[in-house]
Amino acid sequence: MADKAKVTIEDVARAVGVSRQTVSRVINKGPNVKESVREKVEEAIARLGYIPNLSARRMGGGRSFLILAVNDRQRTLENWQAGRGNDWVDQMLYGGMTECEKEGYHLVFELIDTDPQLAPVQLSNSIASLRPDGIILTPPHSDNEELARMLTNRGIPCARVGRSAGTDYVDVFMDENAAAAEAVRHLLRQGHSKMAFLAGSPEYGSSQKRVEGFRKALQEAGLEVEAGVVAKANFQFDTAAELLLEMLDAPDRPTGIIADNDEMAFAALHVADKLSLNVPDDLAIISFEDTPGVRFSVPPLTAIRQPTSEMIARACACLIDISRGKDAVGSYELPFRLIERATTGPRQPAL
Amino acid sequence: MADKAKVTIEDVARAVGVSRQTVSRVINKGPNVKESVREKVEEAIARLGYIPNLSARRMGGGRSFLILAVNDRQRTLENWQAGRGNDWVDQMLYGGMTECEKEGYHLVFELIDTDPQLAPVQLSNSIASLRPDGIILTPPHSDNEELARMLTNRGIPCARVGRSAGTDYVDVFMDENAAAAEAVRHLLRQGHSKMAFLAGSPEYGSSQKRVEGFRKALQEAGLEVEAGVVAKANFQFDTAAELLLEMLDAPDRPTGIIADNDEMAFAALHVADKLSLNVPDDLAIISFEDTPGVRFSVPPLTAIRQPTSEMIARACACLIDISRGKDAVGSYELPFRLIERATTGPRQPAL
DNA sequence: TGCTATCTTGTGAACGTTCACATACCCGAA
DNA sequence: TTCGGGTATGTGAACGTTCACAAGATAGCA
Repeated sequence: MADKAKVTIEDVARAVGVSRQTVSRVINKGPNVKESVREKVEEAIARLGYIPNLSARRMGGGRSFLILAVNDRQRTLENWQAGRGNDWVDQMLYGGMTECEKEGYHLVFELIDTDPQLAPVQLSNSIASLRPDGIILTPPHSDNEELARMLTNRGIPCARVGRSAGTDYVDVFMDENAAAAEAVRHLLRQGHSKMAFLAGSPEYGSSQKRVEGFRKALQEAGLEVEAGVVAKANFQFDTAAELLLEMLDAPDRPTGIIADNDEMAFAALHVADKLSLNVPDDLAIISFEDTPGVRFSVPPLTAIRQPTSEMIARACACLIDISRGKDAVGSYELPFRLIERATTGPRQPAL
Repeated sequence: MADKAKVTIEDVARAVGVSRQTVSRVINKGPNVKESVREKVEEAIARLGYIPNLSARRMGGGRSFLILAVNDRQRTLENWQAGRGNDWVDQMLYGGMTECEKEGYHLVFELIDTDPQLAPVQLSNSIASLRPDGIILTPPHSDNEELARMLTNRGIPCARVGRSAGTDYVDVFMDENAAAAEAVRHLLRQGHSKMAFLAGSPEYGSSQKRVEGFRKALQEAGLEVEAGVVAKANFQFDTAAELLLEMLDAPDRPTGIIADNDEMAFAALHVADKLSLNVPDDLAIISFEDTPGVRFSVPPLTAIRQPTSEMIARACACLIDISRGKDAVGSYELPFRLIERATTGPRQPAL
């Protein structure tokens, strides 16, 4: 049965003795089909192993059952080429694929340049060839207003991940500000009164918001501004290590570090080792990101887990809803989580 | 220009004053088009920003410009759910997407169950809806003869990754046997004479071949069989740690460990720390896999890098060639690489 | 009973390509 | 000059769906 290739809607219609349109209505769960007919059609579909042809559906109707997820070409390729891997992409695939699969959709990945000249053209081309039912923009494309506007003009639903600004699109994000504040409070509870935030790059909206949250939380705790040092290390191991080496060798050094990504947190671990600082007794470390490798660092890193896969899953769900005619436009905030491992713990009094 | 949605082949034909078929010939680089006409058509395509509609091409011609990559559902989901990530999937995406993009194809991922009942049905359904031009089977699906046969019967080119057995399909692989031997030789050169292979699971063909390579290399070096211990730890941290704790606490313990994956190598690192064995002075460790996290272990792991992204890229390239009528069926062996980091080094004489 | 209003079903056209085939063109050889 | 044979171009049909609309069936109400 299922082995007979190319069962078409016409075959099903003939088997039941109805027209192709009736079968089509059953497939699309349309109204106005007598219950007894619907059952017979469904039985025949199962028996013949009929699966609708996606291309034909797209040609006839307009829906392609495809969701396109767009990533930053340069950064993604750089990560791969440097052997760093792309946990972000992996997580996107997880959330996106599982959600799409549930709904009978498919996820297609695409890299496009961030160059303002190239981005719209490349996206246009992908749209023209694939005609997806929805598009997911991730940072930094999610911050590109022009792209979102273009998509809307063409009537393609668009979801932006990692920004909370809009009302016209689907926006999915976590509260970066609150996450940073939570990290600070975690360290405060464990007795730290001087800490540093190792920031990534101000080009990333998330970085900025985390810095804000960091400062606000310290202020709310009644601590001086100097109690919170902010240093910019551009997400890189080497830059971070250099900065930290100086910072942690000083007499009034911070006793807690909050790093904007795992790589810089690893740098902190590395420097602590170099300076013979025990982690977490002499130095506590919290990372943002929580890639799989952090479980195996020595000691394993305490980290804030971004809900990456959940954000993508939500984005897909909304886009699919919209393509079905529901109104799912809006902003969705997803919860982060502080995962306590071994780089934080009760502060030991200095000897 | 490029902003005008929905430019069709007919628009281009009208603009140049030729028929749609002539434009089609130009797009598909077909023969029998006068050079002057070809140029005019190409100019018009660029000017109008025409991009062929994939669904229509599929309907008309038969090619979908889609490559389907199939992974083990259970194992992949487990990895994701456990927070372990799927470096394998990430690497697949890297190799597959870049290759497909170059050729104007698209890559679609799919998870299917390994259950022998479900696998063919799920694959059938995906084929029916997507009608891909080629399918990539990864372990353990690549070892499922039935799947490959079914695809051939339906005329869908199929590439199998990670096995070297066939001649009727595209098979892409690395020499696992030689890789294990290379790891052994690396340790021998550094003065080790007793070593252990921490094997994953015999269900994986690669595991078996590595054990063979391990044994053969020791034998060729003129060492006793007892010089090479093989222990099965099922790819898991805990199981490996338990085994190693016993093995490394004995008086005639091995001084070198070769682990079948990174997770078990991390376990070795963990146990060495527990037993106060210095790595690499007291214990050398080599891992198979080389996920991004190994760079940050303390010390960073020496590892054999599988050419995952390269294998997938090659598989895509072959499938695309085949869909274009070329004969690219055959076996392709890709080189692995031993990446020396800090868990191996010249053996220090015991005190 | 007859006549709408609604539910149910069917029919031709359309989507944008490529395929198979037909036709027109060109060049050289008989 | 005429014919053959490749080269260049165009035409109708087909792919498998859904859409828009038409038509038949059924129910509701006077």
